[in-house]
Amino acid sequence: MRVSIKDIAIKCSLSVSTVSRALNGDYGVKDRTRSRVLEAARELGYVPNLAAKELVSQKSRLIGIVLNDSEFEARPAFFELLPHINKTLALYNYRAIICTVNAHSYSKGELPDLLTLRNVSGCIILSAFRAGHPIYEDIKHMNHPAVVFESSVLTRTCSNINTDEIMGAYMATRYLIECGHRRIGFVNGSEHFEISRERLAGFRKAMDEFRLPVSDTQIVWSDYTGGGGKNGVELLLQRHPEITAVFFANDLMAMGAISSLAEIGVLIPEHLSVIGYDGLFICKYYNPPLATVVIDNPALGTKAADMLIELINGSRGKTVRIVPQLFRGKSVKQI
Amino acid sequence: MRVSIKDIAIKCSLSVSTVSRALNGDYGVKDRTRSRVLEAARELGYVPNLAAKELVSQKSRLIGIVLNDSEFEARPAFFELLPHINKTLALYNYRAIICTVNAHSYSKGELPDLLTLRNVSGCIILSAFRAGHPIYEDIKHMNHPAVVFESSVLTRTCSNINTDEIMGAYMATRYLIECGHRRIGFVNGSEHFEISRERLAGFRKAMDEFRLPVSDTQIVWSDYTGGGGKNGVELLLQRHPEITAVFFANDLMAMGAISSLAEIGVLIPEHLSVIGYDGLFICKYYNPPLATVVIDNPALGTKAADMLIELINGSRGKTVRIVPQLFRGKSVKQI
DNA sequence: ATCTATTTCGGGAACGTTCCCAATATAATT
DNA sequence: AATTATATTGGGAACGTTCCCGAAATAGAT
Repeated sequence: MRVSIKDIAIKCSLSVSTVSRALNGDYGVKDRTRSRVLEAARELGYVPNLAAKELVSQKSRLIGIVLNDSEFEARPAFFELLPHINKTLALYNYRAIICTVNAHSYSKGELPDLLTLRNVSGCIILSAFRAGHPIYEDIKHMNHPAVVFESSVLTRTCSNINTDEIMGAYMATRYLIECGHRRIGFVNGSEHFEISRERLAGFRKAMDEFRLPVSDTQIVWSDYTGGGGKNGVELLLQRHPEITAVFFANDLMAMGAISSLAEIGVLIPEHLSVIGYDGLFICKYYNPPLATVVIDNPALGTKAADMLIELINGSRGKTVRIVPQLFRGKSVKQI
Repeated sequence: MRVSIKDIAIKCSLSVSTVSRALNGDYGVKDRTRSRVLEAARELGYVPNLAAKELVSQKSRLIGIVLNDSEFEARPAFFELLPHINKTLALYNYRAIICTVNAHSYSKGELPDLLTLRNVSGCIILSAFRAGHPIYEDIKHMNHPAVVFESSVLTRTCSNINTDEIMGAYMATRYLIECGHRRIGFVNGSEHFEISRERLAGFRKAMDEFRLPVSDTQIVWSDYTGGGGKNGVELLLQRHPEITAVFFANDLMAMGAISSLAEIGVLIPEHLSVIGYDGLFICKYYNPPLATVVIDNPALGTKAADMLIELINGSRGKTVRIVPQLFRGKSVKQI
């Protein structure tokens, strides 16, 4: 059997209560006693029993990381967030557990039920769901503290975090303009996601700032997939053959477009300049290296974990936006 | 306060013991009683207290998913494994928690200590570490059951799972040969990883089968990174300008090579055929779509979880190899 | 030295389960 | 009907903590 607080008590000829207080740094135990206890704990190789702690304190120190189990392709970088989230939570003695839900089969109340079943004291919703998806209604009303990504849900017990999407899209568009492009197309993702509207706003902001007219036809709504990028750019070039640069709302669409354009002899960036969004690490090794808006995943992960701890400790929900960076790659031509 | 087994007992005018047995499907409770209990549990919205269960049973039903927190780039597809591992574990009422270690700062005993601290009853080591890394010594001797990826550690309480690497490399090489290539180079990953030796063996096997000579100079040892792919192919082409096809031991190196070759005007597949390994989903959208050996991540994840459950239930460690598939892409030319 | 205030410690209930063993109810046998 | 066998239930300890409250020890004041 593992060594318990009781074994330490016996070894030190103390009561269980005193040992508990000594171990937890509680007030009311003599310095000398405390060091004796700590020493004995170390010698015996004491490891606290988390189940017992949970049981008596009625709190679990367990955090649910919520993933949509089907749409991993949409955001490969989520994986990069995990170590940072986990490391930060560990600092506060929290453990991160994986919770998966399926966006399509989701039924009302599923998330709070899952969190209750898994006995977590808070959660971080990594995956984004379409605006109006029932999960957001659940998040708004459940009593588990939550931090959500890529959605502006904000309640007393729910914070949201994301890249500053408008700024990111603005930076991308502005970069194209600064490279001399004037006739610029935008292949957006699905209109059902919040980020799509924000990225569009950023695109418009940059175009407006440089007094470049934006017609509805130079904006194509797609779906954030590689195939969607292909279709999007085809439609765009059919409508506007005069376009010299395209901003894709994510890297995956940009890549899908580039690889299919190559087949019909359209070279990047010689014939068309392209910039993406997300900063997938693979962009550096794309052919050509893909210009993109880089999301700061380490910062996002660390901050999200911090925000959840704050919520658990009683703070009210808040909104945080992280500043993105530009990677220039080689897919944009100076003209 | 949450509803407990006691509340059900009161509602049904039964003892706590009987309710416990009814809920757990134990033998010795009348059908009528059991259904009354189940009904009451449903009505009251009973959710079992996992901490109490853990405490009394001395088992945690928690599984550690071990990740190397710095080398995520080496294996982006790990993220895809997570939902499958988690779903399978959930079937057996296990929860998956994230455990991160750092390959560089790792000190002996760190993993078993971490697993004890986190109170898990087994673990799945997702990340691969270099052969001889101290973590493998720990894995061999610790008493937590473990399933490791990409390493052949095998003990009574430790199973290993992986793609059939030799077959995968064989399939890739054979595909190049079948497309008419005879002078084929191989850019391998770091010699410190087991998979590198296996992929080399698969390469050799295919070459031998077709009686194609293999000199040491047509094999380059690199490091599985994009930059390493670039350096590797440069060295290779310098030594053997007559080479018409290159097999890279992973997709990342293949991509790094392709994007840098493009800068000096080498076109894929017109001037050089390329095939990778891993089956990153992004291969489909690479320019050109990258031929590769596709690892069956869903199968790997599901099977790994199954294997861990078996170990926990007392089975001895075993070795499992999953069959990979070929994706032909458009980076290999028929000659 | 005595009394009071303060610090330090110990006893024991409680958290929500499981599981062993005893008690009771029911069925089977004579 | 009495006895025995079996099926079903209940009582209560145990798991390892925390925390309240009272007891003991020490320090401070007179």
